[in-house]
This record gives sequence, structure tokens and C-alpha cells, in this order.
Amino acid sequence: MGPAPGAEMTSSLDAVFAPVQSQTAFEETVERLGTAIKLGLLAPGTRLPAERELCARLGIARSTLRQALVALGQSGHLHATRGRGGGTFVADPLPPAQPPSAEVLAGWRDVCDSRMTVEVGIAVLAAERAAEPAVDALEELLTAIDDTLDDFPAYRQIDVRFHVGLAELTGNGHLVKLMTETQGAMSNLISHIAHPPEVLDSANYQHRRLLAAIRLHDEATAARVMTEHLRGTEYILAALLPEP
Amino acid sequence: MGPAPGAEMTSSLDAVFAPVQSQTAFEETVERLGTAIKLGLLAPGTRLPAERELCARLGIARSTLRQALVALGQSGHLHATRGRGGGTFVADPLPPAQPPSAEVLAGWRDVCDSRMTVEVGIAVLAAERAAEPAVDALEELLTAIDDTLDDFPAYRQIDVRFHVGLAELTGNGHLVKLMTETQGAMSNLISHIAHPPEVLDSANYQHRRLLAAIRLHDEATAARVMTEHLRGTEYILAALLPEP
DNA sequence: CTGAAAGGACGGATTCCCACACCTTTTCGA
DNA sequence: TCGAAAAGGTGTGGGAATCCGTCCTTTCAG
Repeated sequence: MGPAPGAEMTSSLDAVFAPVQSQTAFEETVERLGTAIKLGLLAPGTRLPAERELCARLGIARSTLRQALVALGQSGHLHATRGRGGGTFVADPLPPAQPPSAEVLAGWRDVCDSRMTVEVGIAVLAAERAAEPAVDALEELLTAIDDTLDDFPAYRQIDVRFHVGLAELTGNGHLVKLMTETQGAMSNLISHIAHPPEVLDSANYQHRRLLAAIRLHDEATAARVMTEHLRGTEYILAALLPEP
Repeated sequence: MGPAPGAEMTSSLDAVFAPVQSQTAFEETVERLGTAIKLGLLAPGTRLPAERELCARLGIARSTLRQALVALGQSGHLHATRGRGGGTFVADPLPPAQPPSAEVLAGWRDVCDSRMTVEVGIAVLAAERAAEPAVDALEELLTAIDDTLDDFPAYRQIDVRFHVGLAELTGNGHLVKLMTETQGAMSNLISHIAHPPEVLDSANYQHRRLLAAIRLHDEATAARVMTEHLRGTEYILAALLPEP
């Protein structure tokens, strides 16, 4: 049952005994809010809920939340104004994205694999479930995206909304979270890569084909189109980040 | 862009502002080891690495690890023997599984959705990548499983190995972890459900068809067979756990 | 019989987190 | 006009989790 002795045993037990990353509440809060901001889920200029309400929603102490808000303030993603009618706002414009770290770059294939899995799985489930009105709403996003083909940050923001919207079609909060995390990991990789308008145009054509398949509950086509769509990104990354 | 006022706004921001679960190192360790044991990834009688080595691997202090080991000892999943040649061992036989809690039961649809997504996504990726020898190894599992059709715990253990094995076909540790977590969540639901041999036999037939599709790199068929396979469980659960 | 290898136990230092109270700034509304 | 309300900003003390190091106890191989 076990692997052959001497073989490079990469068994599933490696995962069991892998380091536990006990993320602190502070870290997770920075991560969550930071990702939502960088993805555009919290658009520039948006006002966050008041600290006293937000810490209740997040289930953490106010002092812990403030640590996170201060950290995001120092990195330029948030700014706060005092007094009645004040609050904490998403910066507008956002600070430039940090270039990906060496570790992130080293794991780009794993990130793409995870994305492939999550996105294809969700595309299939969405095709099975999608309700017409929700699909129509996503269709509008695709029209809006055509005006952003020469502005990658703007394009990417709507692109993220579209992909997260797919997850919402499944009506499952857990999957929405999974998709959000996946998109966050991808953004770290691709935000610094040049994307010619022709590439984005072609990607959005795939978006339309995908949505058409979902509308028809054609799960097989949805999976195929999604695979093709994601492969496009992988080819670009593979060309830039060669790996043995 | 926002939802209509007054509408039951279930936006993606609900996920952003959802409670952060700052899992402690102790809790995560209990969860990880406990799941691995319950899934049979750590077979009964297996000896764990020595505490001093294991805490290094897990990246936690020995006292924290001991808390987890003691907890799993009290629940009957582990027992320790002192002295040279001693160690910490997985109990044999395992204690009976706890019946699923009300919360787990309430979220069974979400768990099934996540499983559907992860398994289908992985099946597609595995079909794309699978190498012959690795597929052969999984084939052997399916032969072994035929002898367990009237012993559900034994069946389930090999079943888990098969599904985790699929994830390993992708060669991606993150996906193996995701699959392990998914199987753990499923086990909480199904371990207390009667599974007639005919059902298990039919499920294993689907296993074979799935593996055949993977061998041929037929991604569409793999996705279809996997969907059908998982749907079987969902039907059983839907009959037992009616939900509006 | 001795030493090595294993689990078992303790105590202090540190970090994280929480709860609560209070201050400062700003603006809305009576 | 002038509080009251709503927001961010600040501080303190305590509790819990974790880490680190040390020592004890048990058992067995050599």
C-alpha cells in the first residue's frame, strides 16, 4: 500500500504533517480586507462599516480590528476621517500593487492548478444551477468590460467581479469565499504583467461563450470553455516565468 | 452596481465581513490529526513520529502538540506507551464515530456543493495530467474495494484513499489538502448512514468508469462520471435529511 | 547495568487578544 | 446656536495561548 522504499515518497501524509499556520486574527483581517480592496470588491472610495460595528461582524475585538485598519492605512489602502459623518474609506486611487515575491513566483503553477480546479468545478455547478436573472446580471458586466480593454486594472476589477459572480450563481457562500481567495492569489501573479487589448478582448469572448453555455445548462461546454480560458493565462505566465 | 435597496442583499461582501475564525494551533492540530485518523490516512496501529520530531514538523511547540495528543487520546483515537521503543499510536480498533451535530447536518448541502466542485475540478485536472503508473496504482485500490462491499467502514477507508489518490494525480499538494478536508467533511455526514452493498457496488463501478476516462485523458467524461457518482450520495442524503 | 529514546510534567516569558473606559473631532438637528 | 450623536483615537489591565527550556519517569537495547 505504501510507496516503494527509496522512492521519493510524496505521500498524502506529507500534507497531514505539514506545518500548521496558525494565522492570527490580526493577520487574517489584514488579508481579508486587503484582498477585497485589491480585487476591487471594495471599490475605491467605499466607506467601511464603523469600527464598532465591523469588529462585531468580524467577531474580533475593536483593538485587534484597529491594528488591521492601521496596517492597511500605512500601506495606503485605507484612510480614515474623524468626527460624525467620518469613517474609514478605501483609498482612491489605490496604491500601486507590490510586485510578487519570490515565493509567490515559485509557486505559480500550484496557484494556477488550484484556480483551474476551483473555476472549472464552479463553472460546472453554476451551469447546473444558474437562474436566468442572475445570468443576465453577469452579462451586463461583460458589456461593461469591453470599454476597459486598454486599462488592465479596470479590466481586471470587472473580470474579478465576473468570476466571483459565477461562484455566486451556485448560491454557496463557501464557494464564493474559495473563489475570492483564488482570485486574490492570481492577482498577486498577474497584476504586473502586460496584457495587450487583443488578449483581453479574446478573453472576454470566452467569457461570453462560457455564460452562453451556463445559460443553456451545458455543463460540458462550460467546463471546456473555462479550461481554455484559464489556459490562456497559464501560457502567458509560462512564457514569462520558465520553470523546469 | 450594488443590489437594489430593500432586496435581500446576499452580496459577495458578506463573505468579506464574515467572522474570522482564528483557529488556534491546538485546534488545528487536533483537527488535522483527527481527520487523518478518521479517514484512515493514518491507519489503526500506525506509529506517529516522536513528539520531539513531530512538533518540529508541525512548526509548533511541544507543549502545544501534547495538548492535541492528549485530547485525541481522551477521545480514544490515540494511545501512548512510554519508554524506549514506545511512542504514540493510532488506536486499533478506532472508537465509534460521533453522530453528526445539528450544525453539520444543517449545512449538508453546502458540504456537498463544495465536494462537487472540488472533486469535479480535480477529476478534470487529473484526466489532463494522469500518468499511467499512478493510474494503475489506483486501479488496484478498486479491486481491493470489491471485498469490502458489506463492511462500510472498510469500504469508506479505501474510498477515501481513492479520492485522495485522484488529487495526488494532479501532483499538487494544495489540492491534496483540499480533497482531504472535503473528505473529512463528508465523512462526518455519511459515516452513520446505512449503505447497502448494491449501492457500494454501483459506486465502485463508477470509480472504474472514472478511472478509465482519466486514463484516456477524456476530461469531459471524467467530469460527467464524477458528477453522477457524487449525485448518488446527494440523493441518499436528500432522502434522509429533508430541507426546504 | 547503563545509556538512549521515548512520553510526561512544570514554570516563566511572550505575544495576542479581549473588554472596557475615556478622549477628540466633526456634524447634524432641535 | 449649541448640545447630542457618531465617528475615529488612545490607554490599561487581564486572560489565554503559545513558546522555550528543563527536568522526571519509564522502558528497552546493547
